[in-house]
Amino acid sequence: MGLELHNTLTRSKDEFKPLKKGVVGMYVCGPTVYGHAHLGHAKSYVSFDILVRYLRYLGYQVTYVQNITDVGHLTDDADEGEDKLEVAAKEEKKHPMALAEYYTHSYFEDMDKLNCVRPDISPRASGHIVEQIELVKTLLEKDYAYEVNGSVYFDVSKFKEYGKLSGRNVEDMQTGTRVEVSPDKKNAVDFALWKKAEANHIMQWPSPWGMGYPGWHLECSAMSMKYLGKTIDIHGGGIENQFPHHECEIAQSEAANDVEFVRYWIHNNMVTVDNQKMGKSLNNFITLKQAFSGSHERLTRHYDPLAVRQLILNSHYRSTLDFSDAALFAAQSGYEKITQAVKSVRTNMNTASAGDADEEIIKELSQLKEKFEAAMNDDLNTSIALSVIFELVRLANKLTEDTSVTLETYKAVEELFDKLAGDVLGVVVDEYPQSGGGSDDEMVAKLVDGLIERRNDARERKDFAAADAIRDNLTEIGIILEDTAEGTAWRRK
RNA sequence: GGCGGCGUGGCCAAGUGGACUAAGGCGACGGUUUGCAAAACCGUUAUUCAUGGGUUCGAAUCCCAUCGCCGCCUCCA
Repeated sequence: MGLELHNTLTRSKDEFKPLKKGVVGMYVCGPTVYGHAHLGHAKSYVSFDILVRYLRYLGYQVTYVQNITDVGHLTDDADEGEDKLEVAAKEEKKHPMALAEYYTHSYFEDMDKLNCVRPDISPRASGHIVEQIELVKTLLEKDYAYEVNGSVYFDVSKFKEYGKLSGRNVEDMQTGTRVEVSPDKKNAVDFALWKKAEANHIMQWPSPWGMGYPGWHLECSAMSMKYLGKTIDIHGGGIENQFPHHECEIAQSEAANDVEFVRYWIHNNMVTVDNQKMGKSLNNFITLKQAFSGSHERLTRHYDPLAVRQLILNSHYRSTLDFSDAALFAAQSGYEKITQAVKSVRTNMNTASAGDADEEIIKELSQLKEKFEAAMNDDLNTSIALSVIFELVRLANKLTEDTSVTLETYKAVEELFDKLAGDVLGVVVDEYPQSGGGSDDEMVAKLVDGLIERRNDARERKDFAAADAIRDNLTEIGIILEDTAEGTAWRRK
C-alpha cells in the first residue's frame, strides 16, 4: 500500500500518484512577512515539511515552492481596507520593503531552527507583478473578468465550479455576506484580481488599468504556474485559507488555463493556546522566538526548537493542536529522551567490538521500519510514527547496557534513527553540540570539565560532602551530572 | 444565519465497526542500578472512550437526541 493523503477536494483519503512518475510539484502558501513567525506558522510549515521529507524518503523528486508574501493586501475586498504591511511599516517607521526583508530573514531563521528543509524556490510576490498582470490580462481576454474604475474583478458567475473545494454555493453566500459590498462589483462574491491604488498607497505598480496592486489571491496562481506548471500535484495551506483564498485560486487558474489546477489539496488545522484561539488581544500570542527563549508569561521555561517540532508531530496535522506550557514541557522531556538514546548509541559505537550484526535485532529493526512506513502512508500519521521512534529508543537503550553488542548492530540502529527520526521526522540531527551554541560554550565546557575532575577526586577520597556540594552547585545553574561506567558526563537542563 | 470539527486515563494524544481486556509521550508510584543522585531498564497507573437512546452477532468507532468546547464564513498558518 502506497501513500494515501486526505484530499480536501474529494473529502477522502486518496492514493497519491503524481502526474509524472517519480516527480512531484508541490506548492505551499507561505507567510505574509509583517511580523515574527508564531506557533501557528510552526504547525503549518512543520506539517508540510514532513510531507516533503516523506515524499523524498519514498524516492520522489520533489520541487517544493513556498511563496513569501511581501505585498500587503487589503483587509477586505472593499476600498476602506488597510494594507497590513504598510500599517506595520508606519508603526516601525520603515519602508514596507525593509520590513518585509527583515521579517523574511526572521522567518527563515525560525524555520531553520525547527529543522524545516528550505523550499527549493521561495518566490516573492513583489517580484512577480509582471506574471500577475499577465494572468489578469488572460482572464479579461477570456471574459472571466471585468474592469471597473482601474480595478479588475473576477466574475464568479462565469466559473461554474466555484465552491467545489469549500463546499459552498454562491447563492448561500450572497445572502450571508457580512462585509460591505464594493459598489464596483457585479456580484458580492466577485473578488479583486487587481486593485486601483490611491496616491498615498506606497506599494503600487503600473498596469494596463493604471497604478495599482495585485489582489490577494493572485500571487499563488501566478507563481505556482510559473514554477510548477498549469497543473500541480500538491497544494498545501492552512485550513482557514480553504475559503476564500484557495477557492479563488482554483477559479482564476482553471479559468485561465482550462486544465485542473491542483490534484491534491492538503489543509492543516489550526493551533490554540491554552484551548483558545491564539490572538494578540487574548495575550496568548506566542512567537517562535519567545517559545525558544522562554520569554512569555505563559511559559515556565525556554523550549528546544526541536521539542516544539516534536509536539507538533505528536498529533495529526488535520487535528487542532493545543499549545500549553504543560504540553511543551512533556514534549521537551520526550525529545530529550530520544536525543539521549541517539547520543548513547553514537558514543558506544566508538568502543564497540567488531563482529556481525545481531540477526534478531536486525529483524526487529525492519519490523519497526515497516510499522513506521505504514503509519506515514496513512495520511502522515506522525503520532504513530513517533511512537515507533520511542520503541526504537527503548531497544537502543537496552543495547547500550550490554557490552557485547557489536559495532555492526549499533550501525544498523543508528542508521534507522537517522533515516526515520532524522531524515523523515527531523527530530534527530547529525551533530549534537555539548550545549546550545554560542561563543561562551567552549569556556563553559572547560569549567564544567574542571569541576567534574575535582568532584571525582573528592569521590575517590570518599569525601562525598565535597563531591555533592560541587554537583549541587552545578545543578543550581542548570547543569546535570551523570556518572556512568565510562566516566562522568554532563548536560544542560 | 450558513458550513465544518472536536469531546478518549492526572495532562498531551493515536485509534473511527471484530487481533481494543484502547498505541505512544509526559507525570506519578514501586523495583533494579548508583556512595547518594541523574539517566536507563522492569512493573503499576482507562473493564473504559462527554451523556442518554438505537442499529448490529459485535461500537470508542455507525445513527438519533442532549450537553459542552472550538474553528471557518473578513487578513490570518
